[in-house]
Amino acid sequence: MNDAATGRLPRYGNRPTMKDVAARAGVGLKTVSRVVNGEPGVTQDTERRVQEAITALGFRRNDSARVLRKGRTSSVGLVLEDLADPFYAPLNRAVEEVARAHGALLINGSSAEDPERERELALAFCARRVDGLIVIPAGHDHRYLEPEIAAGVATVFVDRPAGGIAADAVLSDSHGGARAGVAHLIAHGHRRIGFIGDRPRIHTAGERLRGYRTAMADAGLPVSDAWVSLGPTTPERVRAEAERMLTGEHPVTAFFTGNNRVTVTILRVIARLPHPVALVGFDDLELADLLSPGVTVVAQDAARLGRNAAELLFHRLDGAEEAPRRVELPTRLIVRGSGELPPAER
Amino acid sequence: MNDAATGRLPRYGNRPTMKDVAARAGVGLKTVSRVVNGEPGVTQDTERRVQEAITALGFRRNDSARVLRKGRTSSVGLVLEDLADPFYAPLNRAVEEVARAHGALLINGSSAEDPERERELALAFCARRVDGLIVIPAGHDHRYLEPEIAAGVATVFVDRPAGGIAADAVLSDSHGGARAGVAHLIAHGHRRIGFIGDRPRIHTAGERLRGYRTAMADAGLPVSDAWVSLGPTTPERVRAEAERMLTGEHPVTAFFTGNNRVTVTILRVIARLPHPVALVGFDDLELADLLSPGVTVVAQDAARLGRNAAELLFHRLDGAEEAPRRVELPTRLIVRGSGELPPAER
DNA sequence: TCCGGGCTTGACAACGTTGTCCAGGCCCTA
DNA sequence: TAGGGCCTGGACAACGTTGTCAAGCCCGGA
Repeated sequence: MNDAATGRLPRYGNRPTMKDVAARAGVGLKTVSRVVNGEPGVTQDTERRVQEAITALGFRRNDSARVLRKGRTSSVGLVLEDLADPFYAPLNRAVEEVARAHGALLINGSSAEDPERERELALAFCARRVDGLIVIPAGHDHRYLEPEIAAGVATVFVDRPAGGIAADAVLSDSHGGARAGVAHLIAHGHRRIGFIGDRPRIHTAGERLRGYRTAMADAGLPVSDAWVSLGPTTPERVRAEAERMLTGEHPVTAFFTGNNRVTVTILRVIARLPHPVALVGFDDLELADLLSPGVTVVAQDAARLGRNAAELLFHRLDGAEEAPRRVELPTRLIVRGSGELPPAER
Repeated sequence: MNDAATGRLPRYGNRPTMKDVAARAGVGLKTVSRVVNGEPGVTQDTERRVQEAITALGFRRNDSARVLRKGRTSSVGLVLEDLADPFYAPLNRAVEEVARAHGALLINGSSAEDPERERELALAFCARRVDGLIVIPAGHDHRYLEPEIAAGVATVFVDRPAGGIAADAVLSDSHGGARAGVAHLIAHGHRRIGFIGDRPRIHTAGERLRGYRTAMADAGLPVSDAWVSLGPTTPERVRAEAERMLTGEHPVTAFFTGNNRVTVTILRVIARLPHPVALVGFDDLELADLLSPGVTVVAQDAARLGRNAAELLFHRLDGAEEAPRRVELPTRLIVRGSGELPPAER
């Protein structure tokens, strides 16, 4: 009927605009804008008429137009590795809560550990003109973000540092955490410890391996190449590597696993063995305390990572111009038993 | 320098526009637009000059302006309960993948089970002019979406149906799943079975309770009010209710839990008891197979829920105008042992 | 040589909103 | 009663992009 009256085509998705509301309420365009935005300078009576027109037409402000005019979107983008990974989910949620507290909307997406996809996502967010960007890097070269950062897009990296540019980063102490976890195994008598981690190009994977080597060196223990394996965290690969390390001339008596996905797979491998094998894993797991023995882990506080990163981001958005900051959060060794199994005699 | 040249104020966040690119490349505005969008009708030489200007200025198209002009945003919104809930995470991810396959960006947000927040989020997405909306309802009244739907925002509800409006919905068979799970307990000799679920205003909580009652009635078993508890899924409440049901004159010998969070808490309660208590839970858990006994669950395929909902959404966006559809996906009883414990004699 | 057609290019309006600025009406005071 | 100030309301431009349309160019054929 509105369309018939105006003679416009009933284009699908055609929505009433402030102009339509103004016409119906018999007021000017700017008055509608004032009412919609709760600005002062409108009498109660006028406001009521406008509100009625808004309800009658089902008007909703078009934020694209608003953004275009105002220049700020009140939104931030988050590029992470996998929305569904139980480690990143709390991080995501924490970022969301901080954004909400600052009146900003969060847009997020999964890079699936693919640098090209990370880039696409980050740039798509920039095209939407997010005010800020939080990135869990999949790639090592972030120079593609330079024009964006120069143009004023605040950017914070989490979990892994940026490559090729100076930027804020909020990280966990992967090296120290892994070192403590491996030291725990050594303290319980283990001498041949296997390390299974993520692909070597992932920063945290390298740092955790470095922590493993440091702990072994601290104890004066040799490390055989056969005990170290970095690569994709697919169950198939992890299982095969574990089984390889458990056989042969110098089988390992304990595992240190580089992240939650590896830990889960190793738990399944261990469960089927006739003899117990010790394990300490990086990242906590939901039911780790209920297994027997409980799984000893090096826990990161994912929510805190996200919260810190988001707060740093909004700090920057508030105008802080200091040099890029690098925050490193401590990890926590949670001892539950699986690291205390004595090495089986062989 | 650009600012000095144009005399404009160096507003923070000022970005080059197509106009700037055009000026630098010595071409018209529309030609830049053509290059940026890969439209035909530009000579190689011109294209090269434009590309150079784009790179030199660090230009990136402003999608807000584009959306304003084109009317479609190529984005969809997803309102869910909690980004960090392990049940919803795969659903989220599945929606993301389908959206990506259709060239759309996903915006999501957590309602935290608060109807008001659900409404705020959904309407914020609409203000951003998402093409479509996928909602996991927190509230029961979705009439607030009527103007949006009338204006052409395709809308699909997942996990729980809409209230007050006719709309597409993709659900799990909560009633049938709970019935099968409880029947499994009954088949193993249990007669006094406790049901602990989520708040009664949540649709799935009610359906699962109904399934419990159906299974009990099928077997001709009475249900005491003391064995049924719906409410918040906080560990404190769940623990208290469980302990109450385990004591008194007619203690339960098994639990059926209404969702993954309740199951986790009950597992912790059970683990400390001197005698075994049987359990079947709704929703699968990551390490359920590694506990002893393994946790028997009624599993939903969360990823499939999300995938189906998203595909239905894009089907609508492609112009399908049929009557609202209600899809109900089957659940699967995964028997792992915890449901087969015989009732302790008392 | 002239004309028609195809190709490349650019001028201009429009998308829906908000900021600026001005006009008109009211009330208050001298 | 006139003048001044305040309050309300509206006209208009601008944000950065894309669709429309027409102009200019070059080429081949008559």
